[in-house]
Amino acid sequence: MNDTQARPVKTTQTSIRIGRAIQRRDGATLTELSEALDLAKSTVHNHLATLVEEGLLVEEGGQYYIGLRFLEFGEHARNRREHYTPAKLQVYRLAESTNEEANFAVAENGYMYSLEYVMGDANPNNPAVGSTFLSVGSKFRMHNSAPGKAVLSALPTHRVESILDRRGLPATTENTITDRETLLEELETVREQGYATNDEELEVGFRSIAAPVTLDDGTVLGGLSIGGPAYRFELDDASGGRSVDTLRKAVADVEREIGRMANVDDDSKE
Amino acid sequence: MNDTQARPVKTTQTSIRIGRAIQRRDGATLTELSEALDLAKSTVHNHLATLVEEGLLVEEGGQYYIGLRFLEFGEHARNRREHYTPAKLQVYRLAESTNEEANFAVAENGYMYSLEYVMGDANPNNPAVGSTFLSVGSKFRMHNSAPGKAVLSALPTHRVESILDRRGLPATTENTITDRETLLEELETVREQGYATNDEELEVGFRSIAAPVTLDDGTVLGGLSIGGPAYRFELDDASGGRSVDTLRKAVADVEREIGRMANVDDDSKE
DNA sequence: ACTGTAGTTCACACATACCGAACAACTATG
DNA sequence: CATAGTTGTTCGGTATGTGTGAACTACAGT
Repeated sequence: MNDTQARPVKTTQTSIRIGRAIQRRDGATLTELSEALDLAKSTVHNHLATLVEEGLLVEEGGQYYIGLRFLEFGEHARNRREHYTPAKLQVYRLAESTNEEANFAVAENGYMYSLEYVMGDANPNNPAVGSTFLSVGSKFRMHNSAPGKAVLSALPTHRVESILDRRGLPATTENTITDRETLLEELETVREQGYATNDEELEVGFRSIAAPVTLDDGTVLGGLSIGGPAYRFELDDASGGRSVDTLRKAVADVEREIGRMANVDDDSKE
Repeated sequence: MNDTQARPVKTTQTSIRIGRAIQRRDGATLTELSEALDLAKSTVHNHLATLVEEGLLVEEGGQYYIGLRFLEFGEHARNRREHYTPAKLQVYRLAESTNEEANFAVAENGYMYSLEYVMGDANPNNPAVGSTFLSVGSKFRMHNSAPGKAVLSALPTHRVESILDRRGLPATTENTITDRETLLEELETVREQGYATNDEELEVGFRSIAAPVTLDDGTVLGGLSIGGPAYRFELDDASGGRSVDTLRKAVADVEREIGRMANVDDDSKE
């Protein structure tokens, strides 16, 4: 509850700051980092050496890059729960059947992270064709995305409040809901209709719908979504109805599959 | 060249040690970590709090887990070079056409990391069906894997020596090559025949073949491989010949595609 | 050769990471 | 319900190791 800011380990924070800076710049040189972060070159030097030794960074021609060791850890996190598996598989089916973008994302630390993302009609030879810059591992906010709002709608209000306190409601487009009351009201609507929408609130030209995937004990696993360019992806019932039905079926599928897994587990215990 | 171990930042190392321990245990509690790493509880406490704040770890019911922030960084590393894309796509095609496991891995820090891995004949509903415990983000060694040997074969000898110095040649099965001279001789063979083999050297019951993907300037991008259970995946020319041809074509495809990308780049520059 | 830029090494001083003990919050147990 | 045994959190003191800046090396460009 209370972020008591216990006693942050500043040295570790510095290392992380360096990593973040490298990621933001898609590779950086020592002096570049030293200047950007206002640290002595020798300091940055030691951090870099340590992180390279650990495989978290790579040095290539004077430039430092994010290392694949992060991927090792990241995939570990991505596969942490077996329940993720049916949801990730469903993303492929959704993308194929709707020919639009499908996404499964989970909430962590007040943000959403995409665990699986597939572009339905995209030319696989040119991944840049997708309408958003989303991909597996992408972090996005909860208040301005369909999966985010879907997950929020399934959380108790005090948890929602706490997330909004921590992360705020910054606007990314004109449509972004930046008022807390308005958002809470919309979450009520989401609960009623069973799915959340994103009408160009995250990115101009991109719309999507999402529904929460919940477990038997009532907790939320994440949000399943489909979306596409605004010119063809409608949110109203008229043409959007089909998508909503597809999404509903998909969520039901996933939840049924998860239930099946639980039963198998129970059986094996006996 | 010289791993002068400049002046390692011990605090950062401690944080990383904690992360590794958590990963190894698939989640751990504070006291567990404190005992395992021989650190004061308060120390671990501060590190954990810092890492959670940064999103690198998550706390859930007293257990600490690897956070999805790692995935964000990891995917960044995975997509760092555009040249990876055609290789990753080829993995899907290889898996489909051979009905065996296909893999594209690159070398970093003296290890191989899988950037794409697909099980050809696996039931997608049960990923555990694969014969190895490999997956995207998996780290494995260079001396006892086909992609590793393929990449080594394309490196100058002094780089090979340096990698072997750093990482050694530990045995994982009876077949693992643990003698440096033997390995160097085998690399010579690899260069001659154009592909490397792994005859249950990494894991009992698993065989594979791999070839290096090289760029125009002669540098190695990574290794493309196909493999399967030993009872059906043969390495000799008789039945393995087909696989070798398929692999060769696949590598040629990827290299051609990369060349095409380079030309497009040149064009756009003009 | 020379100037400038980038990275590495080193000794010192101050900040701080680590510890330990005491405290708080929960569970289990009689 | 009290008690004992967990596990996690707080806090002050101290030894440690981080961060610094200056001096040094290595290169690239002119």
